[in-house]
Amino acid sequence: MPCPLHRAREGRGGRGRPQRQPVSDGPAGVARRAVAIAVAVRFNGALDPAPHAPSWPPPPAIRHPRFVTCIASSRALMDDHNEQRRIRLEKVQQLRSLGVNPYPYRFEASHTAGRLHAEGEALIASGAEVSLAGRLVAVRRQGKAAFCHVKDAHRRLQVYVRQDEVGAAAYGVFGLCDLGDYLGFRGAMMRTRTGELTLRARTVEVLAKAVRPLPVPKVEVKDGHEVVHDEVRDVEFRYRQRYADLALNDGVAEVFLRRAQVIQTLREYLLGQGFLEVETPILQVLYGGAAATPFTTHHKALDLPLYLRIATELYLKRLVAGGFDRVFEIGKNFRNEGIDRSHNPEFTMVEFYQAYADYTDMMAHFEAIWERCALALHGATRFTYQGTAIDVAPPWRRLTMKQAIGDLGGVDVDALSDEALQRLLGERGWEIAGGYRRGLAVARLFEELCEARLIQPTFVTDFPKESTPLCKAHRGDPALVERFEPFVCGFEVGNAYSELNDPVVQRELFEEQVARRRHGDQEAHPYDADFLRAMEYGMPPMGGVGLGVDRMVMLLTDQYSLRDVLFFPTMRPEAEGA
RNA sequence: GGGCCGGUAGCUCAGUCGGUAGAGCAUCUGACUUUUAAUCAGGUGGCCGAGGGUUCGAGUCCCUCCCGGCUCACCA
Repeated sequence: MPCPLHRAREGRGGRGRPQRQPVSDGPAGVARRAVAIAVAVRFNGALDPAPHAPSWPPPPAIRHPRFVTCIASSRALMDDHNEQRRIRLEKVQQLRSLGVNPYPYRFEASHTAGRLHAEGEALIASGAEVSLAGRLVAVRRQGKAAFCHVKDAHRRLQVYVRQDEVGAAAYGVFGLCDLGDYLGFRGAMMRTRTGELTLRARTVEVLAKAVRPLPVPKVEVKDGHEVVHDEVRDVEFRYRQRYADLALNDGVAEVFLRRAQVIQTLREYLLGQGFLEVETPILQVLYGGAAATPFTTHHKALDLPLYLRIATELYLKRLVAGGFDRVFEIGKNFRNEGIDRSHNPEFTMVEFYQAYADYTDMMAHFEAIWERCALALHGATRFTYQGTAIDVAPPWRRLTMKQAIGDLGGVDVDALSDEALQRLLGERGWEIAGGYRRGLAVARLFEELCEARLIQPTFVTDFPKESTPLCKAHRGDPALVERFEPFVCGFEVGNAYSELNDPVVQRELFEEQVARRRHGDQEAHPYDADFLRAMEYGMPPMGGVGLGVDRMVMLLTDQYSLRDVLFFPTMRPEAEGA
């Protein structure tokens, strides 16, 4: 079943500064000023999109004031006469005047920086020529020679460039290079006097000139470990300009590499268990599978209102009815809700469904996935999250919801009358959308009293039947359903059921949901007649799971906020450009 | 949406009691062919988030708004 949530944020971008006096007054000042002017003219002429842009009818959204602001600011970008950018644009022009293309087409790199580090000794011994492409992230110039660091795929390698080896012309070109530029080198590996593995360049070439200053932090190696100075920390900057954040902060890139590892581990596990990976519609005529407010959109040709899915559940179950006994989908869900450190409007969830299984089988899968992902990242089932030691080794603790409320909340639900329960909720200001029902009150009590206190991995089982319209009744208690939610570090990280497959009961539950909606529960489930039809043809018993991928990654990588495991968290547009 | 905190140079940050906007790094000029936060010397660079107000005078005080963070509410 459906599940978890997520969210994120960003940073603001600096804009350009007013134009200042071009160029310095050195001997070449005048000539350079002329070049600067030519550059400015060409640049503006080529890039200013405004006045002559084709005027196709803009989509309505573009008329939103915020978008107008964005367009205005992107024009400001073109008019930006920020000194550092201007100087770099001049350098682009200078390269061209030297016959150098600042944006050539390709470069053959024989090695990555990582491989050069790994094979350093052998390469030094053989004296073989190697080539490397990457981004300039540090330069120490000393007249006719320079040391620099080049980064590719988040690994740094020192490169030594000497005028007498690369030639005066190429050295001059190198002199026009700035931090952030992409360069290609050929040469042989060596070790410097201080012992650092270094590529001694025989050739240098520009692969792509950067025209905006990249705020590369300085890296000091002290007592064997790296100390980073002047690192860009502004979170708004980092979230909005993730491309820069990733290029600058290796720790950030590392988090996303780990995210990819988690998803790969997850996929391999499910494939290994015989699940088929499938894709189902994101654009849906009717949403369902979770209690949430959907995003709406519209198909023009069909003149059809559509929803972005809030869960994959209902389509995956249709596939099981179609004979695919084990299916899973890893994909984005969209929920039109608030944003905080554990919620983003779009988030990644994996759902999987297994015919002839129940929710206890799903617990085993759930534990296995978390265990394998923890092992993949940490080599152990233990890790720490924000200072707290967590161990995801199976089996996880199991608590029924009533036990949880009793043990963690100190409330004996069965001893409370409906009146007492309502009074308790009323005192705390905990309202039930769509009107009081005992089961919903119990579930609310659990959320308020227990969730945040479930630190070590725990399955909370046996929810009140009113908590969902898609789950099968508990085989031992008709007031309950066979549902569990796993909690880690106080976060709900999934949701699972013994799936309801009785079409008569399903119809009744849908009807109840419709009634609740009429009474004010905006998130009540819509009536899905097609899903019901699929069930009427016969749907095998099955267990189903929804697992929040972003939250799992966040916990396994010790990130405080979901935004830190999303490349581009949802944010308001920048008020001013960048 | 409420509360609290923040927005000053490309980056990281100072800025007292309301009195001419600062530092380090980056950038520019010069020196330097094994440096590594390279070093040395000299420069440039600010709509102090935006708009109003108070004041002789506002980065600083007041109001409104924008963007962000935390938190509460909402919400799986």
